[in-house]
Amino acid sequence: MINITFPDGNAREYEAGVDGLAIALSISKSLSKKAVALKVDGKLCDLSKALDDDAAVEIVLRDDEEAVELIRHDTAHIMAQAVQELFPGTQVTIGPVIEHGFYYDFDPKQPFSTEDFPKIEKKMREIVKRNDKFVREVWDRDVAIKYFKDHGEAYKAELIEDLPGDEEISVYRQGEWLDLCLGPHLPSTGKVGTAFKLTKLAGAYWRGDHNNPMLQRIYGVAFADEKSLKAHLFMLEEAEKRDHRRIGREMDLFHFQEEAPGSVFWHAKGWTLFLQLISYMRRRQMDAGYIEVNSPDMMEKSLWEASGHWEKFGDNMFTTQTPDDKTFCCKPMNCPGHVQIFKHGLKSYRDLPLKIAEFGKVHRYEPSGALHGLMRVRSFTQDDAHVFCTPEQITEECIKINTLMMTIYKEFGFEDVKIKFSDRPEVRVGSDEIWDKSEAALKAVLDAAGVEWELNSGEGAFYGPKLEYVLRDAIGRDWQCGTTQLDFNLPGRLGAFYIGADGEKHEPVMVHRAMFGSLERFTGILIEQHAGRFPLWLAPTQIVVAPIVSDADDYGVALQEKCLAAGLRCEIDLRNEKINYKVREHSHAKVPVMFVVGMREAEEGTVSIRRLGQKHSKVMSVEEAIAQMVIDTQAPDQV
RNA sequence: GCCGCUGUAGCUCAGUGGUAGAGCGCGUCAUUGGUAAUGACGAGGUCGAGUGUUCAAUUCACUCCAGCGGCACCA
Repeated sequence: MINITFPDGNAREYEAGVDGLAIALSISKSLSKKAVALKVDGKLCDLSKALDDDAAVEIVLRDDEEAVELIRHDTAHIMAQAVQELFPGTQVTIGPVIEHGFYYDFDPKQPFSTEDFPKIEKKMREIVKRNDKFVREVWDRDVAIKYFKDHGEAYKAELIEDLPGDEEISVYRQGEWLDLCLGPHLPSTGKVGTAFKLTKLAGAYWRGDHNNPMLQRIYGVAFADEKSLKAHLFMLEEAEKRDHRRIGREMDLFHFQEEAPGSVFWHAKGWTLFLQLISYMRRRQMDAGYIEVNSPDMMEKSLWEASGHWEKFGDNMFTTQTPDDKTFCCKPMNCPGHVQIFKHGLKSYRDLPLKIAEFGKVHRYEPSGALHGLMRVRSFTQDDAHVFCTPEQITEECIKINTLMMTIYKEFGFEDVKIKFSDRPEVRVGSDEIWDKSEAALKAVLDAAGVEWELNSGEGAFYGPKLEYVLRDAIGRDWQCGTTQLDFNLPGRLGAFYIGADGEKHEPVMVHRAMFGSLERFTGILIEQHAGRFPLWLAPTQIVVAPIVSDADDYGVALQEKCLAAGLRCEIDLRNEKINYKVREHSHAKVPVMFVVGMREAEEGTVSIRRLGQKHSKVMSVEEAIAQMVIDTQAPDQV
């Protein structure tokens, strides 16, 4: 007999080997009907799992949160079966659960297209209707390999071959079809339901390696019920409305065109926003003791060879041939330039730490498939800086950077910041000894700052380990922005040194850091974060003056001039349109404040203030209104 | 770069083997209207680029370019 404990604290004795269904049935018949899985000592298992030892058991019902994962996993299997029934000869590979759904990678004889989706979905519904039981079987390793090889499933056979020798090989059968799988699953395909939808068709390399063949991946979403599926699809539509590419067009912020793929044409409104970010960061950096410089956009290839960039990234650099046959590279980074500035004139240890900042525009030939609006471009502006310091100063300087970074994100409303620590990559410069030292130094920073972090193994820069700051936006998406990178290599490679207290030459350590990261990307993130409804200090147009009748035009123009004189970004709408129309249009344009003026205001020297999203307006004297706006448009660091 | 899809007016999109259409926007005129659409008229397109098939290509085929969704990449 074994002792089973339930979540409510009660315990019962059962025969060893009892399965979940029997346990559920022993409690009540209705429970056994609703039960779809078990949680044994906190681990999800099939309802049919036989228990041989004492355990804490929880019966999982179909409506429980844990069941959704099973539904998604099952749906992946059902899709794979549907695909193989419809397209014989298609090989299956892997099909995991992901957020909101699942995907499955196939190697088809003929490529699928999204036009096949309705057919596949129909077949999936058929399979659900068949209500085949999911049956777990444990197979001998060699039998399994032979089976999959005999059935033309080379990928599956490869997967089994690569499993550790002592691992149990389990297979799940559903009707005529089966798949290598760890499980667990619901009791039968009928329990899965039909709240699923195939969403995307994509290419994906076998085992994520671009040297391997490319498979076809079908993504789908699945939920416990139709209502949740609909809610999810609605959420996607809402997210699409915040897409920075769409808002950029609607608000006339920027555009892209064929002749400059991956490079932004900033329009006046977008550039206004961009410049606000730079001014803000400039103030913050100056306060933190940085000096600002400007280094050449193009430098000779030899410099990039010396820095090591050419060897690692030469294929991704824009180069240009001069008439006298020299090769210049558009800078993909600012660091070599800053080292040249550091080297100019002898530096003493008393000059350190020296913090050199630049809003440098860098160019990188990113692969065409990587380009994505403002988020991934081929030329972008970094709020880049390099802190040249002694080894002893590293920890303190990095802690200061971390503090500054967090302050800035907070001021932009990002409270949820993740830090990733990336250690040495396979391809790198510098000795292991130096890497040991620099990784330890960065970890010390994390410890000293007392922040949480996660390891990003092997993802460091080729010259040093790094910290990456990942922001989570208003709709839960993650974006990598800031980065701090320790560099014990570049100063030496480029011959930078300082004179120490001992009168000898020493190599400085370099800390690379960017906080916005790419200004272009950060702008994109802000657009999506605010859905274009920027806080007043960032809004490209802060006020639109809208006269109601043309007799109030002169008053409106005078008002606009007063606003401009007060440093407010103010436009006036003198078109021959009704006030309803003007309000509607500027609301759509997401202008935060409208100053509505008619004859009443003109006579009384007042203005009717209408804030975006508010139904009611407020009447104030012109002086009062402008004074209030001047306060309201201050940047967070100026308040 | 790789896989799939897309490219028609400023924007959103319809359409056809016989050189194109809507709504919004834009312009003109009338209207002077008090907080999310006043009306009438009008202008606007080498149908992404090139090659081929055809009497005829925006439509069919191929190549290229760009974009979209992923994968890979991201100093």
